[in-house]
Amino acid sequence: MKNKIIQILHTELADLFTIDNLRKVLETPPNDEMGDFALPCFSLAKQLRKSPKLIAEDLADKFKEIKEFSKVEAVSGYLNIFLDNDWIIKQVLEQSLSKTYGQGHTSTKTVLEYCSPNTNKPLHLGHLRNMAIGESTARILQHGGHDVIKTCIFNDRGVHICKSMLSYQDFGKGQEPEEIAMKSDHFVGDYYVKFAQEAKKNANYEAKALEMLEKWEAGNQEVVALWEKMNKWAFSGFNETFKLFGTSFDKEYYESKIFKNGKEIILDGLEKGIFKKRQDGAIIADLEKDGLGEKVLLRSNGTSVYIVQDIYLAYLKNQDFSYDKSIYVVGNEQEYHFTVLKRILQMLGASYADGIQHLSYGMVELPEGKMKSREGTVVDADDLIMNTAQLAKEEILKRYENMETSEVDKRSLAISLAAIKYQLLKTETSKNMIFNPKEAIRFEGDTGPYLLYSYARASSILRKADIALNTNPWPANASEMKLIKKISKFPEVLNDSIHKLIPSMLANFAYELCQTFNHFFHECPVLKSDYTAQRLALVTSFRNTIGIVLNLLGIDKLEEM
RNA sequence: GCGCCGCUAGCUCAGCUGGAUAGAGCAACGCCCUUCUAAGGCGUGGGUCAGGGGUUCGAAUCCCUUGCGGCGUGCCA
Repeated sequence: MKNKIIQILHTELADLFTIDNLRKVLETPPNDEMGDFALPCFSLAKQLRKSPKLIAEDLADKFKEIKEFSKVEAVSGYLNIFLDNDWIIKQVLEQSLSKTYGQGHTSTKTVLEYCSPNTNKPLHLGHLRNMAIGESTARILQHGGHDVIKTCIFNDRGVHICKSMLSYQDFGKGQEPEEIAMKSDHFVGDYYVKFAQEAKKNANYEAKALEMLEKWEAGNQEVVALWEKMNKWAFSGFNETFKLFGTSFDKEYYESKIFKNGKEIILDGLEKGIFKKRQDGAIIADLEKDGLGEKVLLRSNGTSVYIVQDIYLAYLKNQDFSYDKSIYVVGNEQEYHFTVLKRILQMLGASYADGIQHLSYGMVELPEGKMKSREGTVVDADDLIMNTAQLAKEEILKRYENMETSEVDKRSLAISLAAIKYQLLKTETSKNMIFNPKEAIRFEGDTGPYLLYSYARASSILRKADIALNTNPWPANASEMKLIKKISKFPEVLNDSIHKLIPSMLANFAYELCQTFNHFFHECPVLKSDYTAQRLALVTSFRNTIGIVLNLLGIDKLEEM
């Protein structure tokens, strides 16, 4: 809708503004009494040698006769535009009743990497934020028209993996997770914790883990068999959590399969003079002029450091998918790493380097500070989901004493996930956030369940309606118009969210949309009204829009709650 | 040391490329269920937008500076 307004304005103002300029300056006034859109005229004052006040007044005259505008006002340097209600209603209902509302078109192919866990411990709260952002970003880009390939790199080898293996070997007594009915990745994780405890007492324990890594790299049968066994436990546990959480990957990469690759790329770069061999024999990328220092790529003993694997993986992904964009959902602590990665690929002249983008998100911290696995302050992903579901269950039983168990379970899980996902998504994506597990997850106010509840309320009305909806404009009141206008903002918000790659913007919009709906719900009876058919259209439009938004956030809807 | 990021109500956060009186939720207090779901709605109180300079017609937003906090700066991953 904003686009149409811009077009109308541009036909009269072509000598003052380009379309892009108008898009930039045209804003929404702080409240409805000031109009639907406002054009600040201050920037024109110098150019036209007139006061902003006079300019606004002149412009107001120009747009008097536009049929889409019901009123145009000059107020202290602003040109305030009031749209014709009937026109807005028609515009919005025309678009927002469709499943494709807000959908964009582009031929961009985008590879998205997220989650990427180590296989020595189960997924925790940090992974949950990563997955919430990753899954949601994938869906948002898809709705924007991107062809999205979701990928995950499993860090399934290395000293840290050997640590849990070593302590299992020493203390596990051959026990299997099934024997004690434990989720298998948790079982593995417990031995990782056990390792840390042991390493405190035993100074040689770290060295023993390194020894084991050497054996693994040499292909020692016993060690490899242990590695396979424990990784299988880790993966089987991860898969349960992925399923529970509602995420999946189109392509999985494994560090163990690629960690040796990439050396050729570096050596080739050395030959071409892109990289340098230092006095001590290490091969480095000189990034001094970018203010990034010297980055070692191959150690003096010829082995590669971690970033080489990422260089190779970027190359491999391009081989596999020949992408336009490659987005990495990784915490902000790795900003340096991804800046360096992109820069090095650019130095190598890789065609795919410019498409690389780090979606840097903020860390999840506890009120006491950072989560530390060694101190047992890590909030486990499965535990959090199930504990929150338990709380939701209690809330449900307060309301419906005799509900069938299967239905209670279904709803409580949906509510739990909505609560968790929304909480992790709503804070500005790049910002660190504090998560207080003791306060648990709330179900009231600015929360996921509030969104579900709003959707369910709309569904409930529509279930009870026995007449067809009518999309013809009607004399809509203030709360109806507010809702219609809020619905009309969805495409703009989605666009912003895509271009800035910030899913939190959409989460915040979801809340505002529901707030507006709940206000309408309270003010305007639908089924007992002179405009039932029209209000049904509005409720349908809301339900469809919030339905799309919830889906983009990765949140499953409930028809009843 | 150097670099990046953050600081908005008691708490958790919006406020997006500078715009009109700075907004929510939670917590506190008060009101609204014989009317479509009260996991809801309405209201009251609560602010030196960390401090100080500057740019501008206009600054929570941009620049400088101080303070506090976080992260990074490995031949770790």
